[in-house]
Amino acid sequence: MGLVSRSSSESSRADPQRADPQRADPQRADPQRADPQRADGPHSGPSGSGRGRTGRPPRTSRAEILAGAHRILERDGWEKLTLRRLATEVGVGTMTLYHHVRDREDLLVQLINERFDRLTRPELPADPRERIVAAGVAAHDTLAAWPWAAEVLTTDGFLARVGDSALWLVEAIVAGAVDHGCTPEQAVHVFRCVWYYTVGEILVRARSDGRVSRRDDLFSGPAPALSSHVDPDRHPRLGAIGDRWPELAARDTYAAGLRALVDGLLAQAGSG
Amino acid sequence: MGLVSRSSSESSRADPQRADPQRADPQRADPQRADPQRADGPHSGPSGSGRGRTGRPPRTSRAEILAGAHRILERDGWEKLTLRRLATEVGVGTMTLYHHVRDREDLLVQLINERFDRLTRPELPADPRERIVAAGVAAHDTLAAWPWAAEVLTTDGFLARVGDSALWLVEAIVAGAVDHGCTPEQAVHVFRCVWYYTVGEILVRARSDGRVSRRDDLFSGPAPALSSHVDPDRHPRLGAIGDRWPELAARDTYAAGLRALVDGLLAQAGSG
DNA sequence: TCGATTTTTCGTACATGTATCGAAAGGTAC
DNA sequence: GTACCTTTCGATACATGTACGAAAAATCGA
Repeated sequence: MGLVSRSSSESSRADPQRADPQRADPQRADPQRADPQRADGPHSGPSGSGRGRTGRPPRTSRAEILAGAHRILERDGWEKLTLRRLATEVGVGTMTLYHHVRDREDLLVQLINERFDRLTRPELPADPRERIVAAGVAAHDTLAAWPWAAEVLTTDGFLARVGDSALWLVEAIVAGAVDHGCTPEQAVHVFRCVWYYTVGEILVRARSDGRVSRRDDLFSGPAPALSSHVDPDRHPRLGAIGDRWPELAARDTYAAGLRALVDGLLAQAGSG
Repeated sequence: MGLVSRSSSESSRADPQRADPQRADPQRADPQRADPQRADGPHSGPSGSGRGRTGRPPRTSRAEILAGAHRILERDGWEKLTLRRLATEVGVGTMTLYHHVRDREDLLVQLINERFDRLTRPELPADPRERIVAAGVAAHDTLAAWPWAAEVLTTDGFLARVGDSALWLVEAIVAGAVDHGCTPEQAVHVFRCVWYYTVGEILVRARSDGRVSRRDDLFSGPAPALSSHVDPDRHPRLGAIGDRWPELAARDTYAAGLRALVDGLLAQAGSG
C-alpha cells in the first residue's frame, strides 16, 4: 500500500507547478514519488523507494505542504499563513517550498483546488435555469467560506489553473445555458456574467466582514459604510435610506441577485 | 490667487487620512493649507502663508503626493509604485508620506477618488432603467482603465471611503431603482448586485489582461485559458466550445451583462 | 569505484510595507 | 523672546515574498 494510491489525487491535475519558471526547464517536478510519509525519522529509508528516478529524493511533498497549510489556517488563521511559517510547520527550509509551489499565489490556488476536490457535488436540478443557479450557489458557498479566496479568485487564468475538480461547475452552467436554448457564444456569456457576479460578491463581502471579525487590531470601529456623510440635498435617495444602509448591505442576497441575473440573461438570449 | 482655490477640491472630502491611527489623536491633519507649490526653491517664502495655523508648515501636500504617484504610474508602471519610490519622487522622507496617507491602501483609494473627481459626469438618461445602466457603465469605464484598481475596490468600506466624487453614481443607481418602483430595500439590492457584477468584471478582466500586457516579464505565454485540458467526455459542452473559449472570453460583454442583470432585477422587484 | 548528472534542499540577500523612537525644523500665540 | 504645536525625516527594526546559487543526495555510466 501507499505506493501509488496517494499520487492519484495529485497526478490528476495536469501541470500545476511546472517546477520553477525561471530556471532551466526540467519540467515535471512531481512524477510519481514514493509517498514520502516522513513521519518516522529523518529519512525512513528507501524502502521501496522511487524506481527509475534520479536526483536527490524529495523529503517533502505537495500533499504535505497543503496539509500543513490547512493546519495553519485552522489553528492560527488566514493571516498567519506565510511561507516562512508554513515551512517551519512542515519542517523544511523556506525556499524548499518553491520547488513544490511556484509562488504564494500558486499555493493558494492549489488549496482552493483541493477544496473543490473534496466538495461533494450537489445534485443539480433538471431545469436548466435552476441548474445554473444551483451551480453558482455551489461555487459561491465553496469559496465564500474562505475569506482569503479573494486573493486568488482573480489571478491570471484562475479558471485555467482550476483543475478538473471545479470544471464540472463551469460545465454545469454552460450546459444549462445551452439546454435552455443558448448558442455556445451566449452560453459562454452567461457563464462569464455569473462568474463576475459571484467573484464580485465574494470579494466585496469577504473584505467587508473579514476586517471586522479578524483584523480587529486595525480600525477599531466597524466600517462607517456609507450613509454617515451623505448630503440629503445632493443625494436624496441615499439620504432617505440613511442609517438603514448598513443593515441592508449586510443581508445575504447573493442567490436572489444571481437568479435575477440568470433570468435576465436567459431572456436576453431567448429574444436575441 | 492660489490661496483657497485649490484647497477646495481637497477639503471637500471629509476625513480621509485622519493623520495616523496610532499616535495621539490630533485629528485633522489637513485643514486648509496655503497651497505649497514647492516648485521654485527650498521654501518659496511664506508669501501669503497659512492664516491661523500653528506648527511647522508642511513642505508637501497630499496633492503633491498624488501627483507624484501619477507620474510614477505613467512613467514606470503600476508595479513600481512603492512608498519608498514615491517618497523619492516627491522628494521627501519615506515616513513623511505616512503623515498624508494612512497606508498604501489609503493612497490608492485617494488616487481613485481623485480620478472620480476629475470624471465629468455623463448625462444620465431619463429612463430609470437606462440610468442605472449608464451609471454602471460610467463606473466601470472609470475603474477598468486602471488595472491596479483591483487592489482597492474590495477594501473594507471602499464605498464608505469613496468621497462625494463617486457618490452620485450610487445615488444614480439607487434613484433609478426607486423611480422604477422599487422599495428602498430593493433599490439597495439593485445597487449591490450591480456593484458586485461590476467589481467582479473589473477584477477578473484586469488581472487577465494586465498580466499579459504589463507583467510580460513573467509567464511568457498568455494564459492557457481553459479549453486546453478539457475532457470532452466528462465536459461535453466545454469540449464543444473547445478552442473558441479564449476568443469568446476576451469579448467585452460588460454592458450586455449589466443590462441583463438590471432587467432581471427590475422584473424581480416589480413582481415581488 | 569514481565522476557526471539530476533533483532537491536551503542559506543568504534584497526590496518592500509597516512601525517606533526621537530629534530637529519652522511656524504661530502670548 | 518664550512656549507651544505641527511637520519632517533619519535610524532602526521586523516580517514578508522571492531571486540566486551552492551544497547535498541520490542514480547512472564508465
